This record gives sequence, structure tokens and C-alpha cells, in this order.
Amino acid sequence: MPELPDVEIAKRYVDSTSLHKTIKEVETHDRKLYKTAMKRIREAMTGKQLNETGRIGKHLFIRFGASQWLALHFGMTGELHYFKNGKAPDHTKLNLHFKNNYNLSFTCPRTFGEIQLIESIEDFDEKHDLGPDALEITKKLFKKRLENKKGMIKPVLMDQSTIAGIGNIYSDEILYQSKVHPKAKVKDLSDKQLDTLFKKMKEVLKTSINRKAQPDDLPKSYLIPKRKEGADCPDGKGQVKKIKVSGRGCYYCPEVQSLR
DNA sequence: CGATCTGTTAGTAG
DNA sequence: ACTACTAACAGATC
Repeated sequence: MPELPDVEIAKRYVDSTSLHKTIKEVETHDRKLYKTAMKRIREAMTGKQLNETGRIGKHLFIRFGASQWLALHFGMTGELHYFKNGKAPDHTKLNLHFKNNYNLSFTCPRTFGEIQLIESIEDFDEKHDLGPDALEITKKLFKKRLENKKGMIKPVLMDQSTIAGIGNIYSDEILYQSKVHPKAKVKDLSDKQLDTLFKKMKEVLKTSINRKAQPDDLPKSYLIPKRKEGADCPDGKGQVKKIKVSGRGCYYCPEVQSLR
């Protein structure tokens, strides 16, 4: 489930399993995911140690050696697995085999992810036109980046160049917790509603990270576990409704979330 | 069998 | 220029 909380959990997973381990061998599969030649990645990473991790929005960065970074994007189905010896999981696209005989594998069945080497996070950030990370952004900047938007709030929250890290699932949750309709126009939102959206954005993302991004462990007041047409709304006021917003399935509660 | 799914982007239309 | 819709990518699941 790769939105900001999932990628943050993946970052911590790398920190706790793979940092300061030396890479003995690098395995690459499926050219489609690679924006840097597979051979170059194998040559660059073999013999190096993983030294540091970083994250902006849904992108994970892992520094190896002195100043080179591996950049991973999880697409819709990317996952990391740390395991000892044995066979790498199905759909492994990149496998780092460490000297201690453990492996860090990046799997991606639907191959919508991306793997590449970059020189610096700053360059990558600029080239990909990423907005400020949703966990880092200040309230002032949040409001500033929304102030000239003409469209609906949900697509704006999901636009990575406006704010980085929020996808389809978490935008629904943030809107539900803020009692704002997904199709509400940004320019129609009151200052108070923007304050609420900002606060709930931080709260939802942090709560999810604290629960290891496991949907089943989220608070009972959350919509995420009820993503089903007709499910009971968590605060008992109505039923969950499914609509399409900018081409994506969107779940919300009409009783709780008004257009204004 | 057909529809749907956590992401992104190209093409298109307004 | 901006916004939003569709299709496409590929595999799993229902």
C-alpha cells in the first residue's frame, strides 16, 4: 500500500534491517522498472554499504557509498522484504544480497514502480516537480499552495506537485476526518476548513505511521477499513457511498461530508 | 469472464 | 494555462 505512510514504514524497515550492511551481490530483473541501466546499478552497488535513507512523498531514497542514492518508487504494488538466504520472493525486481547472507528484495508484481540511481535528492526533487512532503509542509505553505486552485479538493490533495505523499486512500480519509466533500471546490472552502484539512492531514498520516500503516489497526473512527459501498459510516450517521472522482474510486459519507 | 485495485502519464476535451 | 476525464501499463483478486 504505497502512499506516504507505507513508504515511511518501508524507510524505517530499511533503517532497522539493512543499514550498514555490505552488499555482496546485486540481482536485477525486468528492464521496464529501471530508469538507470540494470548493469550500471549492479556495478555501482556491489561491494558498497547502505548508509542512509530519505523520503519525499512516495519516493524512498537509499544512500550507498559516499554520495550515490538508489531511488525507489513503489507504484501500486511495490514492497520490500528482508530475508535470510533462500529464494527471493516472486516478482523480485531488485535484490541486494548482503555479506551476512540476508537479502533486501524489492518486489513489484504490477511493475508500475521505478528504480534508478540519482546524484542527489534535491536534483531529483526538482526534476520530478514534487511539492513539499505532506509531513513537512507548514500550515502557511499548505494554504499558499492551495489558494489558487480551481478544481475539486480531492484531486488537488493527490497532486504530487502540489503536496507530495497523498494518494487515493489517504485523501479519502483526510476528507472524511475533515468533514469535507471530495468534490468540494478548493476556492469554496473557508479558512477554517483549510485549517481543519491541514490538521487532519498531519493527524491521519502520523496515526497511520504509528500503526505501521496497517489498515486493520487504524482507529475505529477511520473510514479506510470501511471502503465498501453501503458500509456503516464509523460515526453511525449514514452509509458509505462510492463515487468516481477524477477517474478514481472515491469513498465518503454524504451525511458527514457536505459540499460546503 | 469482467470489473476493480494503493500510481503516474499521455492524450483529449472543455 | 488549467482542470479533469479516459486509457494504458500488468498481475491478483473477487
